[in-house]
Amino acid sequence: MISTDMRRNAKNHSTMKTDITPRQLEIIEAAGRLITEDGYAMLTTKRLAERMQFSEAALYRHFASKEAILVSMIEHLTASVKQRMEEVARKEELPEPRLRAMFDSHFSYFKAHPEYLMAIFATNFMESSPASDRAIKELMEVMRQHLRAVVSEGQKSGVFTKAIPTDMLVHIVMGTFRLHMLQWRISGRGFDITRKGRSLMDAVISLIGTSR
Amino acid sequence: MISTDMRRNAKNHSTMKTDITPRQLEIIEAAGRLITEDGYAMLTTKRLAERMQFSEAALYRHFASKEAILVSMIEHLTASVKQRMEEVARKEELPEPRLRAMFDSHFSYFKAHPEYLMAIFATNFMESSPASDRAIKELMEVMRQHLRAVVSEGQKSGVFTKAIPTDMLVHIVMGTFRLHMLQWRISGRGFDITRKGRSLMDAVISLIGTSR
DNA sequence: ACAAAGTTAGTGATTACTAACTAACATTGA
DNA sequence: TCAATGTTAGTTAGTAATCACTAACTTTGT
Repeated sequence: MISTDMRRNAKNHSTMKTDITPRQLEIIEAAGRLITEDGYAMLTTKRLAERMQFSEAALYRHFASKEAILVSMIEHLTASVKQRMEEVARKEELPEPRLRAMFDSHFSYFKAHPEYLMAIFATNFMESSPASDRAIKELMEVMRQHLRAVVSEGQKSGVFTKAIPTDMLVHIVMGTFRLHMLQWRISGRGFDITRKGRSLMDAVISLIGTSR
Repeated sequence: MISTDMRRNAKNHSTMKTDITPRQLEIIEAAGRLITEDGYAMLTTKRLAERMQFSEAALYRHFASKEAILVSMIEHLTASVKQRMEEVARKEELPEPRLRAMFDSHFSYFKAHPEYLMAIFATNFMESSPASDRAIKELMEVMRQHLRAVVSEGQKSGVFTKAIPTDMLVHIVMGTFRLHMLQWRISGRGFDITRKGRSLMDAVISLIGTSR
């Protein structure tokens, strides 16, 4: 299956394989759940197979390696980010409400799929694995690009300050978002990510805004 | 040695063991270097012993376990943060220059000791190890408290905005700092952390400032 | 004399992964 | 129509390699 099922996603210009069988998706989700529950070090093929209620060897009917599972997982998240951010861009015209909607989308997505949370704090588990390394960098870059587009537009239209370079504003917004996600994870998802997240992003937006 | 050398640090009110033999410090540094070079997964007792130019068993003359090495390492960094932040507080009276000096201190420290960089992005390797988990939380908390003190003072004296709660300002500043460190790490320390860091923190400070 | 700091040679446990086999289902061609 | 053939997705029973760690012994410095 692995060799015959390696078709490319037609709409994707790059070499990324976005296609995934339903069974592969199940495995990815189970893997993500194991990581967020017990940490990356506790993601072993044995435990993952147990979760899937099949043998370890069955894992290798669906993925070439453990690393491939992780890469596939990150790419799946990246695809979701792309899709959701494009949808938001279609629905919200103005920079400020669009920025809010972008983060709202992230909050509700991770609330529904906490198994992908760890991908945000990766860069630590990528270790000695160039493939997942690349996948994670790609994910960060995609998020950054979408953020940059809104911020830049907001600066042009005068709702965000021009006194600070676009990339720095993006950095500040992204850093705030990431720390928020980290604290949600550390707290064991012990607070409402959307409520707290909204007021936090409101604060950032008011800081970089010109109207105040 | 391990049992006889477990004296407490007199000036430390908590139960933290800050004392460390010179040889233990060497081991901690070597471990940190291995992690920042090749990732946490590549920190094995075998490789660490190789780096130290002695046998694996020799490691256990200095530490009770691999976990103890990590905990010791994080506690060492925490002690450094405390000491440096107190020194900065002594030297710089006003909130704004003190905030700048705090980050300058971090930048030059990590430039000189990149082996401790990974401790900032931990929370991923703490996994299934309650002791290092606690140590990392303590480190984050110490940094947060020192930041909070300056920001709060700045708000009182009117140089930082009162329109946003202290903790949110702290969050934004800390998030920006952490992302900066992460990008420095990802880039393979490929840029001047101080130069870029200063202009970044200048941007944040101008945003949360009232003078404009 | 003696403790601190090293050595060698192992331990059992766990790791990701593989070989060989099979039941169920799908496709094909006379 | 239906047997031949192939594919998919599972199984059991391993593999070599690596992991953190230990027991017993030796060297070294004061």
